Amino acid sequence: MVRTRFAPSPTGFLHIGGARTALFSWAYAQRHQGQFVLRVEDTDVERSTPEAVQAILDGMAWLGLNHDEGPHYQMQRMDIYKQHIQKMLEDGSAYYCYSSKESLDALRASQMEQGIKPRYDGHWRPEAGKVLPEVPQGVPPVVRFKNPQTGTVSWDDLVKGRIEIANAELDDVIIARADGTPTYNFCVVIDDWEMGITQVIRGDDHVNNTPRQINMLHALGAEVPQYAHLSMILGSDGAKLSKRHGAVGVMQYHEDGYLPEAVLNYLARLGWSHGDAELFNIDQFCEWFDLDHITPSAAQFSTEKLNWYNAHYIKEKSPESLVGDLTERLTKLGVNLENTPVTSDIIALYQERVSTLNELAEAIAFFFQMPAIEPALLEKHLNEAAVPVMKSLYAQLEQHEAWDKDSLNALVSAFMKDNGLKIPKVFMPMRAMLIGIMQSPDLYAVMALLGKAEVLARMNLALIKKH
RNA sequence: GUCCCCAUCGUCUAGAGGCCUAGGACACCUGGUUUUCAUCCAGGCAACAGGGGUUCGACUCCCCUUGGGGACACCA
Repeated sequence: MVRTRFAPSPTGFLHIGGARTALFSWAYAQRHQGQFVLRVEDTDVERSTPEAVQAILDGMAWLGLNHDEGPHYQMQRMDIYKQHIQKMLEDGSAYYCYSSKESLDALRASQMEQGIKPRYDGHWRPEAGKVLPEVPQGVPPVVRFKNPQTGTVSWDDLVKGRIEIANAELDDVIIARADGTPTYNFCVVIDDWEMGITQVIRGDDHVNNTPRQINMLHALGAEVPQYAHLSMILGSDGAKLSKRHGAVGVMQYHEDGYLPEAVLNYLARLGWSHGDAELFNIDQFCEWFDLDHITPSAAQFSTEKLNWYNAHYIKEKSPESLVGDLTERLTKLGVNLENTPVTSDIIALYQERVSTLNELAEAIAFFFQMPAIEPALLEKHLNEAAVPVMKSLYAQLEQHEAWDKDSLNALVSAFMKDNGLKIPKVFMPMRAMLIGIMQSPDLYAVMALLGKAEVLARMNLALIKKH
């Protein structure tokens, strides 16, 4: 049974890289009829917050990445870790180290200065025939894993291929702090083992932790899972994404008017491919997904392409299904919808013209409230020549009973013909008066949806201002 | 500094020795459709980092160089 997991640490929101890791992990489980486990790695008490846990849960729920098991919280599994540490202490695969943090820092600094890789010097590491220093009084020790010193650790990474690292490169990692709490590298090992994880799909930044983890698994007599290390996502400028540089939570995409299906499709194509396929839904993705077609190199995030996906999925939506969302967004924009509700007809008129739902909300706002019209714009299009024409058209519209697109078309067309007017002479001033923007969908449809009273009122307002 | 990883159009990528005069997508440009804009349609621009090998043949395999990234915490 395939079991994958997503193991975020709740120190911030679920960012785009984390979301992709979760997506791939989740999809792998789906593809193989396996299970997807969610595990919250909250052992860093200083930085973990319940808000962050919630943000991660929200983000995953929004994307529809549902877990089959969990969330497990590492802080609630302390007893398990401590038992294992005790056992390792007893069988000699771990030992107490009394070196102070200060002396360790000093050691690291001097090693860096000498140009060698900083690592623990094995001061307290027990060895056959070695006499350990005298245990200092009142110093609570940390526990270190006794890593093998010779040979190499290797594994066949599912995305990067074979990776080998010499044990000589590894030092004895701390698995329990002085206060007795276990550290990340140890918890991961125990959890992946005890939770029966078969494929560990995680970020690139863990490649260097993998050999230590494999060594610990061996010491524990546990089976080693398969590993797949995903390369990271870079900002659109090629630089690393960080809090102060472009990294935002996935929920921010919701805020900004992106559809989860667009984010999902985009993320799926970032570093993974299925021939020339660009547009596919989540079910299709789960059917196709495999680890063989993941690019081992880092990928740059592109808002342009995300926008393209989003525009596509917005077009695909039924207008009805967008009514609720747009109502919320318009309300947030401060648009009063009490008198005129958002309708699917209005949405339909604009949904293929935007790339985000926020743009859609902004675009249709003029249906519900009088837009602010640039005086200069009105001046330009409702000029000396246009005023009498519009007054005359106003009179005709006032008499017009039917107020649908086709009859308006018939009326205005006849009006233009009778007066020998070219289309722009009528349309441009109308746009200026009604919406204050010179580009719009079919003007007759706009007029029909605006309603007779509103059209006349706006024309009137503009014409009065004129004189 | 040490170790690990990576390297095809501006960007995301296809490519598992001959199918490659290197394909698709985004962006960009041109044309068409359109009352305007957008959509849509048609077309175009644009890449195998460099140098050595291996081979009849290399984008594909090996080595080096260069460039980029990551890891080196009592963080995860």
